[in-house]
Formats: sequence, C-alpha cells, structure tokens
Amino acid sequence: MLPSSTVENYLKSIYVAQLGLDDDQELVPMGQLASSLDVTPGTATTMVKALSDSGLVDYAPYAGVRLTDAGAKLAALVLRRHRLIELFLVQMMGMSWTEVHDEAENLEHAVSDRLIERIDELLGRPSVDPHGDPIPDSMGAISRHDYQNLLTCPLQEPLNVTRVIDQDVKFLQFLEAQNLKPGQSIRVETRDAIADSVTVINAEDRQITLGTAAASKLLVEPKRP
Amino acid sequence: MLPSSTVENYLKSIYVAQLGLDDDQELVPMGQLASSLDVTPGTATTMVKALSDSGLVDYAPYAGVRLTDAGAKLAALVLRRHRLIELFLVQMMGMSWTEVHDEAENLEHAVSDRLIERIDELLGRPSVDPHGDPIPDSMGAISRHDYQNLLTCPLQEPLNVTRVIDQDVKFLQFLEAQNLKPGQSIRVETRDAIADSVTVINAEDRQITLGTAAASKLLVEPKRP
DNA sequence: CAAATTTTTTTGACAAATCAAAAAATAAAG
DNA sequence: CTTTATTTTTTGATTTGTCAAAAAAATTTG
Repeated sequence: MLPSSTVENYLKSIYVAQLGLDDDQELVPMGQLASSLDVTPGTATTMVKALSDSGLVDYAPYAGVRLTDAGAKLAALVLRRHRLIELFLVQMMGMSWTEVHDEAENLEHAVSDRLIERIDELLGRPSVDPHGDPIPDSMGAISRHDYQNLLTCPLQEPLNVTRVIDQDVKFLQFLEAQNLKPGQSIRVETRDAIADSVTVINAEDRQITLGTAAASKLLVEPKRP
Repeated sequence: MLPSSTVENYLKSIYVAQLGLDDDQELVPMGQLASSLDVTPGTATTMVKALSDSGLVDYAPYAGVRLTDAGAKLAALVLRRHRLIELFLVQMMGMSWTEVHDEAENLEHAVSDRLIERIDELLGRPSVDPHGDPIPDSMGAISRHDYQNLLTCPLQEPLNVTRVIDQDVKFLQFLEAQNLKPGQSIRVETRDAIADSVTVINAEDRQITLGTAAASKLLVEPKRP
C-alpha cells in the first residue's frame, strides 16, 4: 500500500532529525519528532508504533525512533520530490527561493513518479535545491557533504555560501537582501563568543553582523577548493 | 475553513453532473453522484448532508442535490485548477494529453492560488484545456459553448473537433491515432441509426467508424464559422 | 539517593470518510 | 392500485489521525 502524506511527513521528519543527530545518539527522541511535526507527543507515539508495525521504523519505548532501510529509502524519495519541486518552482516557474518551501510541502505528496522524472530531466538531473540541500537520486541515495558553518570556518578567507539550514521565509528574505544566498561569495571577518556574534563581509564589501544561532545556519566552503 | 480534497471532489462531481443534466431536471440523483465518485450511495448521502450544513449544496432527500452559488464557485475553481494543470503539463512539461488527467486529479488539491496564477500567466490566460474543456476564470465564471456532437452535427461538411467528453486513456489514445484530437479537421460521412454507427473522414481522408456512444463524446463546430 | 521535574506513554474521546447491510421511500409493472 | 423492483436513507462499524489529560517511566536536582 502506498504511504499517506501523514506517513510521508513522519518519515521525512525522522530522516531529517537523524541527519542532525549528534554522533553519539542514534535515536530521535519522541518529543523532538512531535514538535517538528507540530503534534502532541501522544500522537507521535501512536503513529510511530504504527510505522514500526509497518516495518518503516525501529521504535524503542522511552528511548526514541530510527528509520529502517525501507523507511529511509521512502523518506529520501519524499525529500527528492520536495527538493526537485523547489528547484523547479524557482528555475522554471520563476518563483522566489524564499517561498517555494511551503508550496513544495504540499506538492511533494501529489506528484507522480512520472512527473518527477520529467522534472528531473528538464532540470538536468540537479544535485542540490535552491537552498543548497542535496537531492537524493531516484534510488534514494543522497550525497553527504560535510560543509562548515560560519562558526567553524576559517576567518578572513574567501568562502562560498553553499547551503542554508532554515526554511523561514523572513530569514531567507533577509539573506537575499544581504547577498548571503547560496552561491554568493563572502568572508568571515570576526567572531565574538562573548557578544554571541559573527561579522561577515558580502560580495559588495558590506559588513553584516549575525547572532551565532543564525550564523550556524549558513554553510560554506572555501572558495575555489 | 478550507475544503478537504474529498469535499472538493464532491463539489466537482456535482458541478460536472449538473452541466450534463437534461434541461427538465435540476437535481443530481444521489446514485449518479455516488457512482461518479466511486463510493457507496450511503456514503454520498452522509457527505451531501454535511455539504448542505456547510451551505455548499441544496439537498432534497430522495430527490437529489444541487450546488449553491458558494458551492458552484468553489467547484469552478477546482475545475480551473484541474484544467490549467492539464494544459500546463502538456504545454510546458511535454506530457501527453492522454495521460494528464490523472496527474491533474491529484495536483488540483495541492497547488496554491499563487502557483495557479503563475501557471495561468505563463500559459497566456488560456480558455480551454487539452481536451477542449473550458477553463473557468479566477472568479469561477465559465464560458458555455453549445457545441454539437457527431450525432447532431450536419453531414458532409467540414468540421473542427473542439472537445472530447471522456478522460479514458485508451479512448484518447485511439482518437490521437485516428487524427481525431481537438483542433483537427474532420467530416461526418454517414450515420446509420440501425447499425448504431457513424463514419467520419479525418484530415488524411481516412475513414473511421465509431459507435454512437463514442461519437457522442466528440464535440465539433463548423469549420470557419 | 530521595524529591522534583521532564519526557513519554496510555487512555478515552473525537472528527472525517468510508462500507455493508437493513429499513424506508419512490418508481415501475402488471 | 397493489405488487415488485429500484433508489435512497439509516444504522452500526471501521480506519486514520488527532487531542487532552492521567499515569508511568526516566532524568535531573538538591
């Protein structure tokens, strides 16, 4: 049976949460899952039990949940649809990269494999979406780049913004206004642990100060690596 | 509150059924509605009562159902989304007109107003979809053409196929193979009431014989009217 | 480590959408 | 104008996904 959009959303959330997990923990806590899906913890417990019965996750009561291989593949294919749709909306439909996430959130459950394949083909089999997020291939395999963020990267060196780990429209609009979109060149000027801030220089030599929470959401790589 | 896809499908079915109603009857029978939605009659009754409570339909027990103005507008907007998506899939995505119906059936519930407006704009505010079905405008207004079909049109006169009233893939593929797609020129050669058949000549002067059931699904207009 | 706190699970309830089968109303046939 | 057949509605159940609040387990704190 084909998974409902609810199931797809649970799998996707677990998948993304697993990628963001600290290396020592291997299970996603139920509370985190519940809040990322905006449901009550009890609802998440019920649903995860059902997913476990379907063989899509491994569930350890009071410990957390983890995708099985089958669940991970399904989740990756949902993510693939989501990211291909985002890129399609930007490239072919002329929508803003700041607004395509919500649209893709709905469309990802409605597009057929055939249409996704057509989109992939039209876009030239792209490897990242407009936010720099990697696009899983049609087998569910995903490339794992280990980018640095603005808190861990070297200072005073030319960098390329490669990825933004946040889908908030206001934040994305802010990045766009400050020339901090994926693809743009920047340099980290200073970091101040006490002030909790990072100052960066954009391509127009303008200086922008970010809090560390925001700075950690911008991933970069050394220019011409 | 925004209508569920189930509600949208009920409204759409009632809308289409109303258009196909004989002039003397003004209510869609529950049995017809149920079978067009592929649910049991009891299910349709329950749902229609709920729609009636929401003010989207007028429901007369044992007689049938009819859309209110509010329901008709919602239904027209669903149809608008459906038909714009169909045309988009053919024109911009290079899909076949024979296969886009099913895809649109899913996407029509997932696209935002913003994306639909963008699609409408990119397509140049089209008035008909690939099957010749009229596309309601953004207010829900729809143009009512009164085309003839192959059973009622004049014989031996040049005609244009304008519309096909059937979404069955096999049937559409047949029409395509026989050069009987919307936009193509044809002529009705003979009609035989006893044999229940109609013979038409396509643009390549090939002769095709159709049963009357099929013939009634092809709408035409006189060439250069 | 016992008490307080947090997290998770359980329980009971609910809304949406559906079906099967019984009951009722309507329509058709003799 | 009864009887038969058809259509529609009702009834009782089921599935999926959800919440609120009580109960249980785990974790943190003094």
